[in-house]
Amino acid sequence: MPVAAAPRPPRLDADRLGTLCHALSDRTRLEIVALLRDGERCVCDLQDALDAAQSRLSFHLRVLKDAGLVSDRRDGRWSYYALVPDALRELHDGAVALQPRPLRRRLEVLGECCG
Amino acid sequence: MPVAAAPRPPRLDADRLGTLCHALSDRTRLEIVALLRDGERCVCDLQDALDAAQSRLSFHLRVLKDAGLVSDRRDGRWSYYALVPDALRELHDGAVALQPRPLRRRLEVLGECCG
DNA sequence: TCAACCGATCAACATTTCTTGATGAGGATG
DNA sequence: CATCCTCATCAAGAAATGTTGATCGGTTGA
Repeated sequence: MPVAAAPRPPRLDADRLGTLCHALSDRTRLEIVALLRDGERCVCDLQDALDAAQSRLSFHLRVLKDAGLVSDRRDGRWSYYALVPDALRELHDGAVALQPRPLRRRLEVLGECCG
Repeated sequence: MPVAAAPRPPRLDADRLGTLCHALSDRTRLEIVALLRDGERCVCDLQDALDAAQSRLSFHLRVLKDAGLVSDRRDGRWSYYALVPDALRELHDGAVALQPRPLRRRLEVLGECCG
């Protein structure tokens, strides 16, 4: 069985990065992600924090979820949303891949040792 | 006069990152950026590479330019577009800032020494 | 000067995206 | 059971976005 660490993902997946960027292209969704950096939150918490109507939040959470950026978990009558670390890693890798050639090398080397 | 290196940009500018992500949320624009990683290109080169109508390309180049991601330079009848490294740096910083807390620390430390 | 070329811009249209308010499902609580 | 709470989903409308084809300005070369 393979034992070595999985290799880094391929250079640039435009479709995937496009999906991620689209999900993050909205102010409200970006704020949701920012809030979730500290850990999972239920919808009503987000509602308070963002002062947003419930159906509006639900809409944006769905976009984030469809993009794979967040996951949800039901507990009783609450839904808890949390970031999906792998997706944010993909975003970071994408950002590195988009750098102009000379810059890219430096960031890649960094990522390999401790990303 | 200040001599020390400029400090890193603030934690997270949602508006700015939203603008960048929006500009990169389209497949065509992502491909344009990918092509420009190797250096500047005139519109007709991009047109050939992407097999896209001229006005369509012009539209997307404008979005990228408005977002500050590319710059243009006229030379005779050609317009050359190029990436704006600072903007891509902003994108990278934004991607770091969006990471969940535990991951973020690691990437930040990396970026400080050699970004 | 004339014709060819490069590229920006415009109008029109189709599509997508976002917001709002209403409805309903499912779990808690009395 | 009756009620309240949390949340997803839906329909409708408004707004933003992307595509196409046409036009036009500026540049080059015959």
